[in-house]
Amino acid sequence: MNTDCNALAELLFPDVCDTPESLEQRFPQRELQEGAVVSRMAPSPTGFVHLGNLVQGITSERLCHQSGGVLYLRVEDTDAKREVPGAVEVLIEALSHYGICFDEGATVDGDCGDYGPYRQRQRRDIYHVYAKKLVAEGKAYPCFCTEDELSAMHERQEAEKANFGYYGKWALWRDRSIEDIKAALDEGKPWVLRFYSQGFVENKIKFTDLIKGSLELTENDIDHVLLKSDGIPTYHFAHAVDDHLMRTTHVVRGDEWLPSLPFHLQLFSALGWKCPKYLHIGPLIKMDGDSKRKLSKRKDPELALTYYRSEGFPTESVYEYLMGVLNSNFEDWRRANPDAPVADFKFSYKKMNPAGSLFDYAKLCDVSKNVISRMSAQEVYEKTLQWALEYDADFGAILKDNKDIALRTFAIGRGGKKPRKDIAVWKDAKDYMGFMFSELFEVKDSYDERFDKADIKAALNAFLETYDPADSQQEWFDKIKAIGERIGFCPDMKAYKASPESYKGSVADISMFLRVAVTGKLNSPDMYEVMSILGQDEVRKRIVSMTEVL
RNA sequence: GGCCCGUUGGUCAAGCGGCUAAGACACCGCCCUCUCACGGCGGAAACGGGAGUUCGAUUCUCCCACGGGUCACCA
Repeated sequence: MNTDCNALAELLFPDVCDTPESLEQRFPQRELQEGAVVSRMAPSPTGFVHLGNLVQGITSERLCHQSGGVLYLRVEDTDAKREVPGAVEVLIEALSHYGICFDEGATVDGDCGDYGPYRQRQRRDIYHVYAKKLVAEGKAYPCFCTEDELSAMHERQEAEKANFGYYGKWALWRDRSIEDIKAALDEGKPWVLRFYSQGFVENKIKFTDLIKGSLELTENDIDHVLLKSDGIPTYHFAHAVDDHLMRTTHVVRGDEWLPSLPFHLQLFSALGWKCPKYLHIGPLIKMDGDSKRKLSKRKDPELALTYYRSEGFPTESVYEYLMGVLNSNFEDWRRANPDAPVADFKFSYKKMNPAGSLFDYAKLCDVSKNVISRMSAQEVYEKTLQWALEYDADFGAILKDNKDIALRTFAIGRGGKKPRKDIAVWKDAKDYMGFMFSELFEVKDSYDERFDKADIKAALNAFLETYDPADSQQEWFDKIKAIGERIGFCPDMKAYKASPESYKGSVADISMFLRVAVTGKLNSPDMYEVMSILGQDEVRKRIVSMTEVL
C-alpha cells in the first residue's frame, strides 16, 4: 500500500521538487515578543468591501497591534471566475481609509514581507508540495468524478434521505487501485484531489473558540476537495497551508465557517501541524419585515462600505460604531476619554458577543453626531467640502467659494463643554447651514397663523430701524425684547409662561419672526451669531424682502 | 432533512449561583432656553417555554420552541 501511495504521489505530482522541510526553513517561526498575535485579512478579490470585512479587520488589527504582533493581507484569489480586476487596490484603499493598515502582505504594487507570495494563485507550487505529501501518506487521493456524476449522487442521497456529500460508500474513488487511477489519467480525465477523511459522524470533538467558547462539533467524514481540477487549492487547503507557513497565530473569520471547522482541524492534524486559535464572529443582522436575517450583499446597500462614504459618514463614526458593537464598554471609555485616540482603548476579544448583532442605523447616527461634535470647525469644513466635491458638486462649489462663512458657521456652538450635535453625516450640513449662502437661501417655513401679519411686519420694521451690527449679544437681545414689548409681546419668558393669555406672544416669537425672515426656517443656530456672519447688508435685505411679501 | 450556533427591555448590550437585573440608542414627560441643538432630571420597558441540579438560578444540565448559519471543483 505504502509503495502504491508513493508511486501515486509521484504519478500525480511529478514536478514537485521542494520538500516540506525546505519550506519550514524558508518560512521560519517569527521572532516576536511573548503573546504577540499574528493574524491576517484574507479576502477574495471580488471588488466589494463590506461591513463584515471591516468588523473582521478591526478585530484582527487591534489584536495584532495591541500585542506587538503582525497583521498581513493575503489575497484569496483561488476562484478566478469571481475575481474582479483592481479589487485588491479597492480593498486596500477602503481599509486604510478606515485605519486598517497592514504590516506585510499583498500591496498595490506587489508583495511586502518574508512569508509570501501573498496571492494564493502564486503559491501553487507550495500547495503541491503538501498535496504530494498527503498522497504519499495515503491521506489524499485523486477523484475523477464529473459534475454530472456528482449531482446525480446528490439526487440519490436526497431520495435515500442520506446525508449529502462525498463520503463512505459514495466516495467512488476513495480506495481505487493505482491501475484504475493510471487508466483514468491516461484517458486524460480531469481530476481533483480529495482528502481521505478518517472521521465519523458518530464522533464528537470538543473545541474552544475564543469568541464562542467551548463547542461540541461532529467529526467530519466527508472527503472534501483539496485541489481543484486546475491544480489550485480550495479555501480549506489553502487556509491550512498558508496560515501554517505564514505563522498565523489567530484566525479571525465569520462564523459561517464554523461548520467546516472540524475539517480544518483534521487537515492541520493530517499535515502534522498545530492549528491556530480561532475567533468566529457572529454575523451582522438586519430587520427584514418581522424577521431578522444576515445582511446580504444583493439586497442591502448598507452592507457596502461605499454606502457610508457616499452618505457622508466620517470614517471615524463607522469605526467607533463598530468598535462599540464589538466591545460594548468602548462607549463608556469614549465618554470618559473624549479626545483619546482609539488605539488607547483596550480591545478584548473576551467582550465580543458570540451571537450576531443587529445593525442599528439610529445608533450609528448618534455615534456619528458625537464624533463630529468633537471635531474642530476647520476639520468639519474640510471633510464636508471633501464629501460635497465628490457627491454634491453644487454644494461643494459653494463651500469652496465661501470658506470664511462656512468656517464661522460651523464654529457656532462648537468647542465648548456642550457642543451642538446637528450633523450626523456630511449631507446634513446642507440643511443645517444652506441658508447662509445666497445660492441656497429660500424661505422654507412659514409663520404660525395665530400671529397677526401686521405685528410681524411691525416687529421686522422695528428691528430694521434699531439694528446695529456693532451691538453685543446682550444689546442685540435687549432691543428685540423692547420691540416686542412695544407691540404686546412679553419680554420675559418666565412672566410669559406664568400667564400666556395676557400677551400676544413672547420674545421667543419675536425672535422667530426674525429667524424665518433671515434663515427661512423655524429652527436655526444662534440668531445673533448667524446675523453677524451674514453681515448687515444681507440681513437687512432678507428682512426687507420678507416685509414685502407679508 | 443532517450538522452547528444563538435567545436579557423596541435596538445594542452589562451580568458570569444570591443584585431593587447596569449603561447607551430610540421613545415619552419635565427643567434650562430667543427656536433648534446641547445639557440636567425623571418615566415606561427585558432574562423565550418546561423540567432538573442547588438552600438559592438570568447565570449550570437536559428537552422544546423560535431565530440564524452551513451542507460546491465559492470563499
